[in-house]
Amino acid sequence: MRIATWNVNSIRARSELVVDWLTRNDIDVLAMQETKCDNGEFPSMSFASAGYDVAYVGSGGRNGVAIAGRMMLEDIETSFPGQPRFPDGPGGELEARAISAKCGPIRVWSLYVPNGRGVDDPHYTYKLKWLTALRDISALWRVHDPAAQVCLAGDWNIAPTDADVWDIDYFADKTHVTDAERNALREFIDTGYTDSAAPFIGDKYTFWDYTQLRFPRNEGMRIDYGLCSPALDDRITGAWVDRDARKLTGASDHAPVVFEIGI
DNA sequence: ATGGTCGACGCTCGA
Repeated sequence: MRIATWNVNSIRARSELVVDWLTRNDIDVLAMQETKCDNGEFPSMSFASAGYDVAYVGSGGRNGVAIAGRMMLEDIETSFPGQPRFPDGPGGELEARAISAKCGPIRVWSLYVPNGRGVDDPHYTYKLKWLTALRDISALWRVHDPAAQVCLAGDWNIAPTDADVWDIDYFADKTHVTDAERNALREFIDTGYTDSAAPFIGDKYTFWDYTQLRFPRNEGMRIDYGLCSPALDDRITGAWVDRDARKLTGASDHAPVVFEIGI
């Protein structure tokens, strides 16, 4: 079985490309981020024609997350309990950054962690708060059902180590590599989740900025991954980044990450 | 050249 995560950067702009990729690579479940697609405009038929059920949540042309699966997606959640709003408070928007479905025995989450923008930006505070709230509920799931197979997949907008960015000096004053962000990520690991793809992927990147010839120069970041609960981590037999998908004409600025799951 | 490119609710912003 294959589960993948991919920040598609607009599903309307490249639904055909994504569905073709799913079919060509024999993917069973795909967690998508940045669909940039309002509910009602999601290209469900493109997925259905290829044999995929979809769950999606969107708000205007910003953010947006979705899951496609060859099985019927069950128990869909379009946010997580306690998910913070932006701006903070009841007047803020519950952004479309988390969706979940039971895909057979596996509970898959498609997560689009807030970017943070800059370390002095309110969005950065929001990012940390969002991660803390997700960690809290994720820890509760672990306690509630220790045997559950859960994958927290998505665009985490955090490079776990210095090896996961092309030049750590470039990021000296930027988000994605700060101690606070990495500590927030480490708390998921402490809770019992594993960055299961990391040993297979090494320091390969999953994102390259469109600008400044970042891709041809391989100046990227590893910010897309899936944190797996122990019962699911036990089943992971491999993982890979499809760098070729980033080369295509009209490609997303992120490459998909694929998990190979055994019996 | 402190920008180089994308996608969107586009004459600007977020990534």
